[in-house]
Amino acid sequence: MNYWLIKSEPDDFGIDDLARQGQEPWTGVRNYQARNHMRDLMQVGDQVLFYHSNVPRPGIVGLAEVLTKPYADPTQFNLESEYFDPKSILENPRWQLVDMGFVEKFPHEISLEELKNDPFFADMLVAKRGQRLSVQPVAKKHFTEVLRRCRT
DNA sequence: GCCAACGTTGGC
DNA sequence: GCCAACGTTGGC
Repeated sequence: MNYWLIKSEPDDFGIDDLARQGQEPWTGVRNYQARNHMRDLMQVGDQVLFYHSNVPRPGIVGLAEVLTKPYADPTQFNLESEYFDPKSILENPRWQLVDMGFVEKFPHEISLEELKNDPFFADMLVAKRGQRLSVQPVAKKHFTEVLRRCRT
């Protein structure tokens, strides 16, 4: 079992949208490192912290899980999509994704500010300065502590 | 809206 | 393969 964190702008797709959909193909990731995490390392059942970015108070707001194995992101071939990638070819798709499933919306969010101010989270990627990776691994100890705080 | 940090592109 | 220029992310 691996643990992850995914960032999303709630204006675009937030935890409430995931709750409503139940399941969502995680389209639009166009960073190789983030893609590699989904394509090479994610397993069905992995637990995923859901993070809201680009809001007044960014932070972790809920829990998702990996529902599928990786497959080609269909938006890369869709001319109408903002994620269309003219350099990707059908026979060898450049971008892969997994489906995320809704697990829960936390009763208490944990803000980026709180993570940054707590030495326990000092080496958590999302709390590090300049860290923009939208799909990132989370250590089990950090995952467990986030859950404990968000659920109480 | 500013801009620091980081990733990607492409000329050489 | 270096690195300058450019584009994007995302906190503030």
